[in-house]
Parts: sequence; C-alpha cells; structure tokens
Amino acid sequence: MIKPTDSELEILSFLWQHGPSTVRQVHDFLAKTKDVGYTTTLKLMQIMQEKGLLSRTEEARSHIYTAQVSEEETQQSLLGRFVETAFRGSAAQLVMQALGNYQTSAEELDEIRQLLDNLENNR
Amino acid sequence: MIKPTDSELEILSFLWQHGPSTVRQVHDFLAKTKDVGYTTTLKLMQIMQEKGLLSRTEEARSHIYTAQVSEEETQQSLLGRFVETAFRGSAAQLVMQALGNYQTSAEELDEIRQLLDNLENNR
DNA sequence: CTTTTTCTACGAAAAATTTCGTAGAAAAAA
DNA sequence: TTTTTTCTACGAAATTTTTCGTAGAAAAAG
Repeated sequence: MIKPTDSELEILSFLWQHGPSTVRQVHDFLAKTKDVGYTTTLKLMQIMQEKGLLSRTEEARSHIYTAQVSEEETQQSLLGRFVETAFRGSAAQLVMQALGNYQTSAEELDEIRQLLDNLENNR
Repeated sequence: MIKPTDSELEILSFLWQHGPSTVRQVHDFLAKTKDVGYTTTLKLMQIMQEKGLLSRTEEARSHIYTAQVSEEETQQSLLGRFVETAFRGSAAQLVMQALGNYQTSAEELDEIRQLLDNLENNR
C-alpha cells in the first residue's frame, strides 16, 4: 500500500471524517491551522487522485473528491511501519506509551479491557 | 522537537538499540535490508549531527556517533503527531488497533492490564 | 451586460530528502 | 615501501514533496 505523505494524510483525514468533499471544503478546513494557498490544496488533491488515493466526480464545476483508501486499512499500514521504526516492533510498548500519555475515558478503558480478555481467551 | 525523517529514524533506532556507533556499524546494519551506499549513510549521519540529532567524537579516525534525542522523547513526539493525523486524536482507537493486530504475549497483556487499573484508580 | 469571484489545469519553482561520486588522508595489508 | 582498503568531507545530482502563479472557463454579483 502506498504510504501517504503527511500532507496527504491531513486531507485523507478530513475526507474520512466528513465524507466526499470539494477542494474548497478541504482547504477551508486546512487553512484554519495552516497557512497555505488554495491552489496548493487543489494540486495536492489532483496528485492524490492520480495516485489513486482519491477519486472524483467531475459532474459539477466543483469536483467532488472521495477517499479511495479506507481509514482502517491506512491506519493499519501506517501503524505497522510506525511500530517497526519507532517502537522496534513492540506494539505493546506503543500501547503502554499511548495509554500513559493520553486522557482516556472510563468507557474506552473498559473497551480496551474487554479486548484484552478476548485476546487472552483466544490464545 | 524536530521531527526526524524516516531515514533518520532508522539510524536513531539503531543507535538507541546498540549505543554509540560508527558509520560503518550503522551502515552494515542498514545495508542488510536496504540497498544504499556507504556515503549515503555517512552523509545522513553528518546532517543529523548538524541538526543536533546526533553528536560525535572525532578522536578516532572512525568517528563515533551518539543519539542526542532520547528514544522515549522521540516516540512520544511522533506518537502525538501520529495519533492526531492518523487516528483523529483518539489514542484509544490506536491502542485497540495495535492490540488487535499484533501478537502480544501474556506477560505484556498483564502489564497493560495493570496500567489500565492504575489509570482507572487515579481518575 | 459587465465586473468580480470561483473553479480547474498546468507548469514550474522552492524546499526537503536521499543518493552518490570524487578527492585526499590515514591505516592496513601485501 | 608500495598497494589496497577504509575513512571523512563535500559538492552536487536526483527524487520527492510542497507551494504557488497564471490562464481561461464558468458562475455569481452588480
């Protein structure tokens, strides 16, 4: 699977969250936290389309772009690399750090606990 | 904190694991899985030194390089970005995926469970 | 209808990252 | 001692990623 660059990931992230969108919508969002020109976002999305990361409908004048890679698939792929390079392949180490340094709700903790139980049973 | 590039991270990873090393040592390791020239590794390490990611002793002819950023500090910083961009800020989501898709030993699972208990108590 | 705004396409510059060749010094091998 | 190997330094090419300006068409506003 192609590894999206950081900029591409920002765009994908928006599309996963908001569904198919125009360049304008994506750009307005990015521009809130980033000083970047409209045509830059446009170009990026065009390139992503060429790469197959996005598809688009050209029916309206404002094309509508849709993510062509799923969020989970991408997360999985990135996570794999990340665990390898940054955590020497130890997913457990990553999990510990993530839990230790982020605010996690009681519900989420329960959910994780349940997952642990399942893993232990299916061993 | 400066974000190391992927190549830089590979080098840091080696140094964290093996401690201060020469370019040769690093390169021999990288060359096992990657087709890259010696001077490329050398140059990368020189640049990393300029950036402050590595320091070096020039006493011997073969300089000895040492990581100047700690593994944990770097992991933490990378993890933060990663959670934001790839997991919409949800560390719990990341944890679930990591646990679900990696082989984790019973000991590790216990350790994680213990961490969960601590988190729940200090709420 | 005319002007202004909003789009896409596209090329190319700028910036960042990675790669390598060459030169020269030092060390090791022959 | 001569030859070969092993280093560093360094510049520059190659690649990848990001950025933007300009042109022209379509739509919206005046």
